[in-house]
Amino acid sequence: MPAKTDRKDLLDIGQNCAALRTRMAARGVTRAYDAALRPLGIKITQFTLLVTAKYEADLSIGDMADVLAMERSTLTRNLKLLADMGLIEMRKGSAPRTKVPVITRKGDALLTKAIPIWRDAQARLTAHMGKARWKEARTLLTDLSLVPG
Amino acid sequence: MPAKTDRKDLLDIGQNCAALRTRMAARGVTRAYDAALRPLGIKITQFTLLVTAKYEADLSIGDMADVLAMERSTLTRNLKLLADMGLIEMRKGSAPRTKVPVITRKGDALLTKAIPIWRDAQARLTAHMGKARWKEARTLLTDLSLVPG
DNA sequence: CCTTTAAATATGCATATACATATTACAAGT
DNA sequence: ACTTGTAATATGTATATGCATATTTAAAGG
Repeated sequence: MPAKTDRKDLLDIGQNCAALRTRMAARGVTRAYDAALRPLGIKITQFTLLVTAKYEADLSIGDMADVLAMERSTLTRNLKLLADMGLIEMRKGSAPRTKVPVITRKGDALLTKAIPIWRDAQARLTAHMGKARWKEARTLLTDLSLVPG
Repeated sequence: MPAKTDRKDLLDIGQNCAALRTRMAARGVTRAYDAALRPLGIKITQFTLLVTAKYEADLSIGDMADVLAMERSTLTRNLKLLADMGLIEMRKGSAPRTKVPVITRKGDALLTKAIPIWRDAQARLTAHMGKARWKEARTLLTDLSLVPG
């Protein structure tokens, strides 16, 4: 008989699809952190880019994209927004042809204000999950981000 | 002394930020499923909407948005794309003012082709994670999607 | 030095996402 | 029936994301 769509399949997908479940989690978590940061005028994605730029010196766009499991072109545009806001500056990297985001004084000042807010949001999340379960989730999320494509 | 940004904080954020980690996972997993479905011309997000529409009859946009932990306005637009492709039809729901997505014959035919592809992608992911760990991840992801905002 | 080539980044196009606000559609009250 | 209020959906604006392709930049080879 032909492979017609079965209700059991549909239920299986709705309950178990890794992409659906992971994206649902990302939506929920992102909304929580974005709401917390809204008074500062940045989103959690931008916050993490600022943090990465400040933590790692001479990290090119391409290498940063690898670290963040993000497409280079996506990162290029996201960094451009931060540059337009004056929070980072794009400089030439030491490796040939590379560009490197460098946090500005304005970006640094914003980061100083943002970190306590991030800490609160993160604390609320770990309280919601339970510390041990969040730790386990962290490990599993890392594995999920490395799924072969 | 003033609360200057500390390298320890930056490291903490890069390694533990739930939003960063969850979004990284969503990016990686989404890329894998999108790549698998590309020959059919749909993305994993659209696939899950088709499945939901087929599984639940008379589910309004608003209720569907709740089920998927998605903003109503986001869902409205995503459904419009599917309607433009002829994969669903928007009909009046039984509840006042509601609209309900209904899968078309064309959408159903596509779904029949897409389900085996989904199954393969899902199998590759569970193989990568390990069955038991994926099961645990599933539970934790559900909790993450319900984090209070 | 000049040309070629390859690596790195940028751009065109498209979907996904969310908040704020506008519109629409219907129920309830008069 | 008419008006009004409210619930549901749609729209304006903005960021995030990725693939395919174009552009740029500098190393390598002549």
